[in-house]
Amino acid sequence: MPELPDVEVFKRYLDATSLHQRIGRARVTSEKILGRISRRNLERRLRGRQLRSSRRHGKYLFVDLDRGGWLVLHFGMTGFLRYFKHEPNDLQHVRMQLDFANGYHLAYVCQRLLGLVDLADDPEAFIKGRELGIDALSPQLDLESFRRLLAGRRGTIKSALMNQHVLAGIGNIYSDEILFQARVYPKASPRRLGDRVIEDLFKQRRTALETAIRCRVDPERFPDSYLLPHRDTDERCPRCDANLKREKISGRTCHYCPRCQRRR
DNA sequence: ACATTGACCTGAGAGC
DNA sequence: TGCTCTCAGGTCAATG
Repeated sequence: MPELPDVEVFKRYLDATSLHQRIGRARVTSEKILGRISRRNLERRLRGRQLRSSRRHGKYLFVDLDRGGWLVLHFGMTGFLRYFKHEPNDLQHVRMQLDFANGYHLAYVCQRLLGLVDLADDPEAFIKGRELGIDALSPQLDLESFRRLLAGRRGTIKSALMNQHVLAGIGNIYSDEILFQARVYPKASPRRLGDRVIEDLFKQRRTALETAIRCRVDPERFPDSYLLPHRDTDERCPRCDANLKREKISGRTCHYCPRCQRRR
């Protein structure tokens, strides 16, 4: 689930539900998701605090704690947040929970334990430490820098788009979507793409990510012209009706239209 | 230095 | 029913 658009939706959810309330208690229920910090330390550092604001960079969410420090959340393949008063019966795999003074709770849920919960002094330093690239929706990212980022890359355009050191936030689903919208063959070499194609990719990156956010990443709300609602259902291209192709590229299952996205 | 592969986890679904 | 196998939108360390 959690690529940039998903994490942006989580951010808005957290902002709408969980800011400016005192945390009565924090509970870590699986240590496997923790980064450098210990369970005891994290629970102690969260108790009595409030969440002031949040920031997203790529697939990471940073939450500002009053009296210092940032809670770092990454959602792996299966993570999400849930805010509730009474825990739903069907809610499994809660790995951390904040109990607010108002009687509500915020759960960090992560079935496959590939996510991360940590504490950082400063998001900028954290981003630097992980060597993350510029956020894929950053207003600072202009066409020229996008071109430069792709310029010297070997390998496929798909893996360049998914590389978090190049651009932060795009994963398997949205790299497929961007390539589909721009009609680019996923195994094309970034070095051989023409200026017009790079420009298309640059534009579609923004449009596709923003569209996904606007649709709250709900496949039912996506425009029918998008790949996402078709990739795991009818597997037909919404543009030309060809059967979509599935192929492992750089270790991930890629979906694309063999007719619209031809090798050039 | 860069790109690709396998390991890390758990659970759902397919096939037998 | 129950077993085994494969696969899943993440990253990182090890390998080529």
